[in-house]
Amino acid sequence: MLLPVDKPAYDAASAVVMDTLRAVPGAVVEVLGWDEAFVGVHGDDPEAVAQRIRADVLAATDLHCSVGIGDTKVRAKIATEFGKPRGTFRLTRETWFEVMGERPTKDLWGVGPRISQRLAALGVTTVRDLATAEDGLLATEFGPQTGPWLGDLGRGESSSTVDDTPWVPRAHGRETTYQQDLEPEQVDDAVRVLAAQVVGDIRAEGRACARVHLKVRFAPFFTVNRSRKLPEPTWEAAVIARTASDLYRALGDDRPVRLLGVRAEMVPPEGGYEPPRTHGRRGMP
DNA sequence: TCTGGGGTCCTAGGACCC
DNA sequence: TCTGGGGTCCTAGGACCC
Repeated sequence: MLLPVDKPAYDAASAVVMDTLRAVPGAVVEVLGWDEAFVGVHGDDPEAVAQRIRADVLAATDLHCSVGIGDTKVRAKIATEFGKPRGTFRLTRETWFEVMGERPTKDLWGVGPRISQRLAALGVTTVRDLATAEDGLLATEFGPQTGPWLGDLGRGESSSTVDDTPWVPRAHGRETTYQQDLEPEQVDDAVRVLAAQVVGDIRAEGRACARVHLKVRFAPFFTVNRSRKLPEPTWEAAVIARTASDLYRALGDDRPVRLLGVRAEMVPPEGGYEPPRTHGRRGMP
């Protein structure tokens, strides 16, 4: 049983937390999600700053948090895990291998089950193995960007620059898992519902839809994604719905549908997006 | 593991053009 | 006519995170 999420309440609580962080003297705040942020601070007593942050957040919201201190964003992020619950942990170049060296690569931020499995196939199972693996080997297996980035991850190396430029969303989507599988004839209607929700989201954003993505999970639990760039950007739910329906029909698969998703990739903002300063997922150095 | 929802980014292949 | 290389766009798919 899952409970519905009260998004407005979470948004409000998150805003209070972030404002509390921004009130820390000299702090630069890079928001990572509802409940997580990098706080960039210069100074010689990071533990004191961490203490203050936890006290201020508790006072403002009644919420406890943990703080990771690090000399890179990767180390700070991972340190947070060791700080939980309700504590502080410091992880630096000096202590990295002592703390992380013998741990599985899966414990790294950005290494999931799949990559850790592929690494294991190369004989790389621990963080130390990854740190000392040859770039060439990693690049061959994971590509010229991802390979070397993984090596850096193994060493805890990453940028330490905290960037408070507000995040500009790329897309908004809605998806639903149906309590009862849909028959093909029901898909058009369902897609219209999702398209209408998506248009509400992009209207709030003030940017039109340039590309439509359709996600279909069939009852046997396999999923396909299809997308199509529109001839011209649109605000019309009907255009988005029709495009999604076309993509569905083009699959030529009439098995029952468990999930449908419609996503609108938006026109880039005036001046385009920030030049990528990260590799990998959002917020990842 | 038994699977909800909202996101991002990377890689690779084919089409197309110069 | 044939061949080759490089760049860009589009799309599919994979992987990861909160």
